[in-house]
Amino acid sequence: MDTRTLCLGILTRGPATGYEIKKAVEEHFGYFLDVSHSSIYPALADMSEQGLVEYEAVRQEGKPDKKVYRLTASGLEALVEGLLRSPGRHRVRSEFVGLLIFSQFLPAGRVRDLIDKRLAEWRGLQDLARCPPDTFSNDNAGARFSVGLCEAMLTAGIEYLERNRDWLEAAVAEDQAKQRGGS
Amino acid sequence: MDTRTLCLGILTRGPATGYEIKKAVEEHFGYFLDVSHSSIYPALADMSEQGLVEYEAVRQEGKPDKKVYRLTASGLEALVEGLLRSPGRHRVRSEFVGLLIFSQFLPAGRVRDLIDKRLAEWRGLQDLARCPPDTFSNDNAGARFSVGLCEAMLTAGIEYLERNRDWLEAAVAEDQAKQRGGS
DNA sequence: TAGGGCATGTAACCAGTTACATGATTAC
DNA sequence: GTAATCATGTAACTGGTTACATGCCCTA
Repeated sequence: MDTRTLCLGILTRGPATGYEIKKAVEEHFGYFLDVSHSSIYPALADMSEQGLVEYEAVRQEGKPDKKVYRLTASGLEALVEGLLRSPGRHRVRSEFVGLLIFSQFLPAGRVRDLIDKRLAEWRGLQDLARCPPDTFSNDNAGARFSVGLCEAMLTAGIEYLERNRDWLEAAVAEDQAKQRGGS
Repeated sequence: MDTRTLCLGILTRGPATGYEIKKAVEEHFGYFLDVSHSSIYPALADMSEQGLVEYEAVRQEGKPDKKVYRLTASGLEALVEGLLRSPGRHRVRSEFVGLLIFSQFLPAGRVRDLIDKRLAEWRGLQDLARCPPDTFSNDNAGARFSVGLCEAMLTAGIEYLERNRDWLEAAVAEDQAKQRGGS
């Protein structure tokens, strides 16, 4: 889902700054979606020129002006168009798994570290999913459904890692011992 | 995981053509990794020039020469370097979930289609994971572990979709009825 | 006869990532 | 002191995606 459509979608909740849009996406759907701040600001600026969003600049001390964006009628149209264009793909790209597959070429202990890090990240995301903090999920069935999907898949992943890491780490250690002994 | 490292990794199994490398990745780890043929061929050509891989051209009738690539010693080093460089991230980017979140703006029936398509794709991937066809998984603990992780997460996702799609579709239909009625 | 599998390549484009740039405030 | 939060922006890079290009053989 491209940055523009995602921004427009988030703005259907109500006015928000670029910063807030990014936070909203991270907090609610961080496992599935992502917007980096360096793509969000240009996207909002472009869409503002095109009349898809409007903003009100709010003075702040010591900080840049805060630009509170709001969806326009043509912005809503653009959102619908953007959604229609999207084929609805779902892709996982995992260096984590890539590394595991070739774990025999990794230094000792790396597998443990990788799994620890992955568990920590996934548990964090799981916690976010478990306490839906605000209005967004309350009145939005799609958002609730998505958060549930996130939790289900994360839980399965976490449990799998917890239950199976021991034999993996043992097997890798054994392989590496063999390689050292055999060479 | 970048194309080059992935190719080198697959070649540790034994010689293969670009076409076979792509297939191997798709069949075993398609849920987690991806290589498009238009990035694999240039990558192999580059690495061949750099001495990371060697190939033997095999004549074929009616088809382009088949180039059977083999890992060299420096290719193995490059693989290890590549693996060390990788931070082991795991990212999901899902237009599917993006669309569900904003399902209220989707035409009627689109949610059902999206979920059907997603289920079909995930079930296909699940089947692949369930019958590990060849040697790669047999002697490679990391590969077996990864395939198991894939199956666990896919199963959770599939079950969630099956169990919860009804209330989502009902809620979306209701929302849309309200919008039509209220406008 | 249409589609899929085999088999390799090139070229343009573009979206997202990384890094650069600033700066006050608050909490540990 | 140092990191995090708030808050916005620019610019270069670069890797992957899409589309173009070819062509035989087999199956439904």
